[in-house]
Formats: sequence, C-alpha cells, structure tokens
Amino acid sequence: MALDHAILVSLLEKPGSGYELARRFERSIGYFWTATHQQIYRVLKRLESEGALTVRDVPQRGRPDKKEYSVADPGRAALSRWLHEPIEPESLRHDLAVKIRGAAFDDPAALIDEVERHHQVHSGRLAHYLTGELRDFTGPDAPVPLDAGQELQHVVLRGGIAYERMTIAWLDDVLATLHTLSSRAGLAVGGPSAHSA
Amino acid sequence: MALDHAILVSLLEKPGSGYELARRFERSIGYFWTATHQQIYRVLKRLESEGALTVRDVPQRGRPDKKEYSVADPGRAALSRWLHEPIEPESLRHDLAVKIRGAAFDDPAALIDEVERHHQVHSGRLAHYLTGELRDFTGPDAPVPLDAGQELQHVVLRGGIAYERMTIAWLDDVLATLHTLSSRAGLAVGGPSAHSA
DNA sequence: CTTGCCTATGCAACAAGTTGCATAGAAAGC
DNA sequence: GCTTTCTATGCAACTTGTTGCATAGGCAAG
Repeated sequence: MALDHAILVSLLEKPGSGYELARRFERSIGYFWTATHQQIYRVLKRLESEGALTVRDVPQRGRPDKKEYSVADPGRAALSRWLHEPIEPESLRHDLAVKIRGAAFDDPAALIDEVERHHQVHSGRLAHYLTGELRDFTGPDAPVPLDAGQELQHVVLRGGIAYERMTIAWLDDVLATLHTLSSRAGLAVGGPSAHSA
Repeated sequence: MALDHAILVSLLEKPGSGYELARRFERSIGYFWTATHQQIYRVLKRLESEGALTVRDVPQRGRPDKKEYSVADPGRAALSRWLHEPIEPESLRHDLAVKIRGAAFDDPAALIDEVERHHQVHSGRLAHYLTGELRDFTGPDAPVPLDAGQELQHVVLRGGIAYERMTIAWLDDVLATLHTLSSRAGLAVGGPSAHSA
C-alpha cells in the first residue's frame, strides 16, 4: 500500500507526529497523495506494532503532548524493497470529467459555475506550488547546490506545477466548449432540452 | 459515489451489459475513471434494485446470454441531481511520485528503469487517445457537425491527451534528474550510499 | 466566562475498492 | 481430445478510505 510508503518517506525526510503528518499531507506530500488524519493514525499504529517505526513521547509547553514517530531499520528496509518493485502506472479518477460527459443529458450551461470554481481552486494550488518552489528551490534563500533529496523533491513539485497548469488550460477549453454549446442551444428550437440523447 | 454516475452516463450514451461496461471502462470511460468488472456488476445490481436501471435479457448466438441495462427515469433524475451538486476538485494519488521522493533514501539510479517503463505506458496511452480522436472527432470519417454529446466527449478526450502529454514531458524531466544525480553520485566518495538522509 | 479555534489523538461504523475464485458455453489452435 | 481464449456473470473475503463523533488542554476574541 502506498500510504504506508508515503508515511515512511515523509518520516525519513523528518520525524514527526500523526498530527504533523496530517498537515504535511495537506501541503507538500498532498501534491501527489492525500490522506485524512484518521488514516494516518491508523497506519502509524500498525507500522509501529510491526516494528517499522519507533515512537517517542514529546511533552510540549502550551499544547498537548505528541508522539513523535521515526523510521526504524525494518521500515527503511520495507521502503527499499517497495522501491525496487515495479508498480502500475497510475490511472485517473476524475469526477468532473464524468459530469462533463453527463451534461449531454442535462443542461451543459449549468456546469459553467462548477467548472469556474474548479478553475479557481486549481489556480490557487498553482500559486501555492509556485510560492513553495521559489521559497525552497529557485529563490535567493534556496540552498545552492541542492542535495539529492532536494533535487528529487523539486522534480516532484515541478510535476505538480505541470499538472495544475495543464488542468487550468484544459478547464479553459472546457469552458469555451460549454459556452459554445450554450449559445448553440439557445439558437435551436426547444432550448437546452433539445439536445440529442 | 461517482462510479454510480459514471455507469449511468455510459448507459445513457449506449445501453449495454456489465461485461460491455467493463470494456468501456478499459477504454474511453477509463480515460478518467477506472473500475473492475466486480465493482460494475455489484453497482448494476444495486442500481437495478433501486429502480434506476431496467434490465433486458438478450439471448445471443455463439455466446452466453447477456443482461442489457438501460437507464430508467429515476436513474436519469438521480444523475441530474448529482450534476447540479458541487463536487470537490480532484486530488492525485501518484505512487511514482512517492517512489521518487523515496529514492533519496535509496539508490536514485535504480528508479530509471521503472520511470522508463511508465514513460512507455503513457506514450502508448497517448497514441491510443490520438487514434481515437482522429477516428471519432477530427478525421475524415468523423461526423460534421458534432452534436453536443460528441463535443463534450471530445473535450474530455482532449483532457486525457493533455494529461498524457504533460505526464510524458514530466517523466522526461524526472529521467534527466535521475541521470544527473547518478553521475553526481558516481563522482562523490562512497557511491550511491553517500546521499544525505 | 463563554464560544470558538488550534493542537493532538483516537474509536466505531460505514462505504468503496481489490483479489481470488467459481461457473459456463463456444470458438480456435494444436 | 486438450488447452487456451473470449464472452458473460457472480460470490466471498479482505483491504482501503470516509464520516461522524469523542476527548482534552490551551489560547484568543468578545
């Protein structure tokens, strides 16, 4: 399971608590993998019971104690084994594309707001990634030269940036298509319900 | 659940059996949604029991009978409701990106074969999509003009094409990065294991 | 001084997705 | 005749992922 390995990688990059991991999954790791805190706590518990992780109780001032997890040798070995196994190329699960094809049986114009909302979210993600890239890799405060780990983090981030740019351009294409269909439907007799089914 | 709606859309585009749906999910619908035949049969059964679909037994020559499903009014209404609800913008689950970041704690060069394999798969998918585009939308045998449903199918396919092109370009970037790191590691004392952890 | 937010962890129930297996007729190759 | 492949459907068990809720201390705003 890749969540196990995503957690191992994140803890190798920097040990931390379940809560901290959950926030990393909303940020950098979340560029390419999502997980809720529930999933994370459950997997941390299992990995620890399997000996892949070690825990350390860390008392904190002004906030609840946390359990800081670090990767133990068996965890590192398990990650290494996984890295040498081939995996299936990923496939998409894109709800919005289902909606777009479904719009042929409803009113395509009604999707415009939804697509614009997605456009905004992806633009926000792109801006966030670009800020991070400047801060960590390409800006004046970035380390020079980058070490191997940083180069690899950067190439993954470039993938996220490319993905968001591609998605934004595609959503523009979708919007143009929906607008064209709306005006076409407006000209046809019977309005939006006159589409072929 | 989007699988329900993906099945409804596919059956509205053309009624068919579970087996036929499974093959569509390996092809066109599979550009943006995947499902195994197990999932499909289970959902078909549930949607039928809920009244969203109707079944018709179709005897066939030279092969087993099939059950042909069509969308009933309640199914169409359920799809319409879903189309008017907002959905969350999708997020990625990209195992390969986890591996790439994980490679910092192992040997980056060992990933090269894997990345090249993914590159080939995505190139194959791109070629397949381009063939389909020519056949159905842009070639001499394509209908002119396209109706609304075809325009929407085309814009979704263009999304798949853009995704594959973006992915292939990114995998080239990843390969270049891995090659650079390999030669750099070769120059450093201690070889690949001399990476910072 | 109460309400809401942030850190921090977790259980329980449910929904969705995967894997392995089973059945069965017909066609195609050896 | 035997094996493999393709069509066609399905059960059972298991793993993953989601949702709702619960606890609990501290902090900040009003």
